[in-house]
Amino acid sequence: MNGNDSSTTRRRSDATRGAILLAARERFAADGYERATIRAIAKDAGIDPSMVMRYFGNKEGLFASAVTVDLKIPDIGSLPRHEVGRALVAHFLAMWEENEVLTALLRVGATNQAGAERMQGIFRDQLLPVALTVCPDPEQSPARAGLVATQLLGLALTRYVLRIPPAVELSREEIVAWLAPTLQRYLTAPSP
Amino acid sequence: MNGNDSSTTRRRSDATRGAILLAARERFAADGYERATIRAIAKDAGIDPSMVMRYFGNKEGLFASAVTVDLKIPDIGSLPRHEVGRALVAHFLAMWEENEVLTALLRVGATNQAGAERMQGIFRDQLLPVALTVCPDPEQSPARAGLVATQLLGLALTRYVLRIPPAVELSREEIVAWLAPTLQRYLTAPSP
DNA sequence: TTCGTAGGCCAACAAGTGTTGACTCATGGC
DNA sequence: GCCATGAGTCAACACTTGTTGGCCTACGAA
Repeated sequence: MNGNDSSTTRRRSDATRGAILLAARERFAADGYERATIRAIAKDAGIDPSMVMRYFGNKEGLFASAVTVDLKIPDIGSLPRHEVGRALVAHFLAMWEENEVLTALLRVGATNQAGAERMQGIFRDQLLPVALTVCPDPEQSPARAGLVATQLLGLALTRYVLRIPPAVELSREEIVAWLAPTLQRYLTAPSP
Repeated sequence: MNGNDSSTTRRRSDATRGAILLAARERFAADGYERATIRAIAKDAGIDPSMVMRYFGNKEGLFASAVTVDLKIPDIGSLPRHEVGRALVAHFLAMWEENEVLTALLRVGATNQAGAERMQGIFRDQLLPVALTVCPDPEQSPARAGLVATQLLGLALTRYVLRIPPAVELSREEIVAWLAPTLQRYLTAPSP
């Protein structure tokens, strides 16, 4: 239980721990919370289901440890203001395609209360601040950030979860070209 | 087994059948496919779980019978073309708030293959035709309809499923005002 | 070499799932 | 009034789930 030297010493268990987290992310992303069983995750990781409990306490703890999201939104403040929409779509698209955690969170959030709350937290802590620095009137920032969320999450939903064919077949460039003006308007245009 | 006079004769069982379907829709909408158990649905309907099997065969059959969506999109062709975006948002918003089936389908579609396919079918059979009559170039209709779907489903997701606060607090009028130009552009503006 | 301990497996539990078949009760046409 | 038939209940099945506790094993410090 001595974790004081965790940064230098590499315990043998760290490898399995990592394998469990990796398998958990894949399963949550592919199946959602309920159908991602601990037994299936353990089998993917090549260990016994009871190991999962030893390391993460219970299934909720596993989810909490496996699904942590850092959107890594770049410093929008340094961009010319009219480029913000384009930068945001491009960044989200890249994040989403390299990182299955986002799909996992979206799938889980749709049927699981804890997942939905996690998503609300990410919105509040990571997307809202962007709107606060970009929007002309800070009072309107939450509503504008909410609008941005509807478009970005809707893209992710139709493309990566529901897989509606035309949304899947659009190229990255096309998506950026179509959505950038939408986000730009939601963030900076005067209220309609 | 004589169903030839089903339109005139009202069998006694029709009441329970209806109660089961109603309860099923509520449960699917609130919990998604896995957590909406047949036992819970039966209890809500005030009957025995085995009745559900008798009437609908199995859980899949129940879902198929309970969740059928008719978007009832009005005749868009008769509108002035620049009003299409506004009409579409307003109609979807109304449909979504009066009909829990849509939320059920969205929740289920996020974690269930059959649910996702159902949603693809609705897109293909009910939304795509609108784009085909409205878009200038029919070749581009699928992509444009897909873009419309990203925005409309994203709104539903953030507002009715994830319940991200600013998306919940927007009034219907604000949503229409903000989203109408987006849909209008996706449907009729020249490709960017 | 010894031995405490961390890492791991096995078998089982209790609860909950979809699903089935036998049984009871009412009801309406003859 | 009789009785076939539809409506409904009950108890159980086979299985899966998260979770637990006991046991074995290998390693690294003493």
